[in-house]
Amino acid sequence: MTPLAVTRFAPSPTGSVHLGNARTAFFSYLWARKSGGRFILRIEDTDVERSELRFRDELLAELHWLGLDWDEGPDIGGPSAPYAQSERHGLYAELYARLEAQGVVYPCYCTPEELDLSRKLQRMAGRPPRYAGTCRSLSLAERHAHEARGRRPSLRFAVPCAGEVEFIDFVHGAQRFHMSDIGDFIVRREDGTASFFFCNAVDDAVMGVTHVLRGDDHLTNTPRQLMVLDALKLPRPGYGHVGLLVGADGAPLSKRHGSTSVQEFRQRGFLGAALLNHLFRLGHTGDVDGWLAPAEFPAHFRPEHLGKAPARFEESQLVHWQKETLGRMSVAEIGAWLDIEAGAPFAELVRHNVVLPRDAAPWIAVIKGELPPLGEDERRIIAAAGPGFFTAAAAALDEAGTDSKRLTKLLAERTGRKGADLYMPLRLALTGQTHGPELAPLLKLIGAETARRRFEFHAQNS
RNA sequence: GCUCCCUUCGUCUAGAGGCCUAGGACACGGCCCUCUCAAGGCUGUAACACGAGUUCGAAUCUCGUAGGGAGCGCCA
Repeated sequence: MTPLAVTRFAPSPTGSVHLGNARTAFFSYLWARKSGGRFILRIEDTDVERSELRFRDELLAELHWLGLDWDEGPDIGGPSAPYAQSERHGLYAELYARLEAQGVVYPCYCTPEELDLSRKLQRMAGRPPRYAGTCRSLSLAERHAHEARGRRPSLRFAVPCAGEVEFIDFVHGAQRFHMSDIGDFIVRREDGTASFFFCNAVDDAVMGVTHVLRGDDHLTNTPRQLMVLDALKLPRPGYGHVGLLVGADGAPLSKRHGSTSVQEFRQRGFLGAALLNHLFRLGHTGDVDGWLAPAEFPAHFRPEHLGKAPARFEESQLVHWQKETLGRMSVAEIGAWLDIEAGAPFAELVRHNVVLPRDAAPWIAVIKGELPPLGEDERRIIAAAGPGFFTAAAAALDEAGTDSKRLTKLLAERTGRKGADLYMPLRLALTGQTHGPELAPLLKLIGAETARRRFEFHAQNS
């Protein structure tokens, strides 16, 4: 059995959950569930500009919709409360004081404009754009001078100019970074709020997180966070960086690839279980190929099979899981999902002919609306059957009603047609399409009156 | 520019020196079933980025090349 894992998902409430984030959340959740550990939800809302309360509520709702739940979080509390970083200032203040006492951080009075310029200059000179160290060795007098001018400092971590940071990434293996490649980074912003490098790492450590699962884009950030943790003598969690989720063209998943957020897929009618089944196999291989019910996922999750290569998200693959999921739903569930008042017989009728709720629209038209004009091929089939066929069909309908078995039997006897020659013109006259659900229930729903009208139309017009 | 990461069928992946004439799933094609579609059964097409090296033997190890990506933010 996997050792007890405490994992977390730490989104910032700045919009709907991105598919890539949903995936790392799912994997983290699975790891905790599989090992019997805990899954923590923490809200990283230190960016006051972009964080919004409504996003936070939406986020929780989306996660629940997907089928995830957590053991500690802003809505249910827990031993490490509070779970929103905007409410954890007390802890951070204490830790900043410790860092200051150790002399591993220093106030930086550079303005964003100055920093921007410095970076540009370095770039032009063909050098990596790193903090130049301007404020690293300011005298007390110089600091006072800055303060006197009303400048509020940010707090920077003084990265040693020599040395290495090493860690074992549980998906990439051993990693080593030179400190000389890392510039002094900000741990506290000018407005007093905590920066990502600081609070993200610190909270993981303090909350007892043992396995941090995140996107590849954080791999080179990890040494910075490790330096903060080491300076504070806080325990290092294990880190694992999974390959990013990319679009069909291999570029990072973005708007131009279509839907990218959980919310968008939900609104289009994709099912949570379908999304989960797809995500489960993106950058990860479980020990089964087939569809899994949400409750079955943890048992089949294999953390050692998390992938390092970027995984392409293709909607056609999601469609497969959507069909699988649909196939396992009850008629009542399908009906609710379709969200139309056509009733159970209709849900039963179209369940194998729809992927998304909007696919049901043409069948609603078939049952209670007008048929679209026929295409070239369709007209040929109608013509081949001839007006007599439809006259006979109308007559048979009058005798058999919407009992399609009787109707086709009568029609077969009277026209000598059978098989496709019999059914195709019927289907076409009734639905206007060559494909679709079974004819018998279809006829029942269409009703004798409409069916008669459609037969008569072709009796006169073909 | 510097540092780091990645590269097996169209897609997701299995593969940790011989078990690989590279396996599975999805997608696609064919056949069967069937009024059609779907489902189901059978079946087919299809990949180790490239080049050196190590080795009796490399998809697997090493180096290089190419391509893709990330970080170098008072975003997370």
